[in-house]
Amino acid sequence: MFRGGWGQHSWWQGKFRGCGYRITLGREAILDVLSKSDKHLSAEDIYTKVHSKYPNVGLTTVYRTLDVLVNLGLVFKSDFGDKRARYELAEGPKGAHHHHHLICTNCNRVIDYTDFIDEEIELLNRTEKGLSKKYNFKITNHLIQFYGLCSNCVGK
Amino acid sequence: MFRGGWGQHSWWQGKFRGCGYRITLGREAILDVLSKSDKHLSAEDIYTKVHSKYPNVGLTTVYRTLDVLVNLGLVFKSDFGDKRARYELAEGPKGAHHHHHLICTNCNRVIDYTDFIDEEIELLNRTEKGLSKKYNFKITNHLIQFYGLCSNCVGK
DNA sequence: GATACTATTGATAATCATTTTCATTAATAC
DNA sequence: GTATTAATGAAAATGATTATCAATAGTATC
Repeated sequence: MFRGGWGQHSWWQGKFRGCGYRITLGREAILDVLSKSDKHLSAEDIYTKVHSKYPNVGLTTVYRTLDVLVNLGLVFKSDFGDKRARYELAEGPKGAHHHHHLICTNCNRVIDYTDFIDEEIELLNRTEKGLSKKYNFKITNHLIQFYGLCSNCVGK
Repeated sequence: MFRGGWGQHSWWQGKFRGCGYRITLGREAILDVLSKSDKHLSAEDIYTKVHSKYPNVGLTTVYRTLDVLVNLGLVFKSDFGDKRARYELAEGPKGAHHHHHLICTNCNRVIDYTDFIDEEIELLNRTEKGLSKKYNFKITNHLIQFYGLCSNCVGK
């Protein structure tokens, strides 16, 4: 079978195979779209991009693959207040670049910020440790979002 | 018109009237349910409780009222990963008691915690200030959630 | 209290992202 | 190559939330 231009051993394939998942054309295409975008894509966004190049990859497969990717921890799924879920790569070939979100409640614009992250992460780690112990919770992830009005909407 | 047992001038009515909203039986009943629960109720939960006492209050009204309450800032709307939105009073007669959430990704159990809150809030305030300036954003709200496995699910 | 004005309401239908179903196809181990 | 079984697409189903619209009920004014 023809393999696009991704090379036989992309960074994610190890983790993928290790968990018993098969490598398929559709999955490669979906991961390719995700890794080439720095936006927060909806399932439909991804479907449109993938489908234009590989018309035999359906929307269902996009949803299913995203689900697998989220479970593997390769992709983050977020909710920004419009109805659709948004997906973004958790870690790329270059490793994770962690960020948090700033969301406009009027126009739904989303800004990624990495400022202040270090301080935040440090506090989060401490908090996580405390919460884990007190509530006997195994914490695997966190979410921090700020809501408000962006520069375009604040004057309205 | 008969007014349940709520008294003519509940704590929220001022804010409500001030914004030009009318006081209706349905709205009183919905606010009563919210203020008597410390859980994270779905629209359907609230509908069930209200409807059992006032059968002529419909689900549509519950959604509409919750929408108003969220816009007024009287109620917080959150998403814990199951499909339905959850609602909880932002401030009660006794004033706000701010908390954050700890969510089990397996069984969707939600724990409110208030520990560590002070430290978190302080950092958040600093971060908010910095972000506001840098991105010219008027921040009105924030969300912090930790995800993981609760004590029941961690062994599974 | 009666009247006029308009917000609010309930029942129903519509919306729309996401899931299920199920027969077919294709990746992998041998 | 063959067998095994995961993965797939098309279409239908799901289910929370919204829109529609005629009927009802708060509120201000007299």
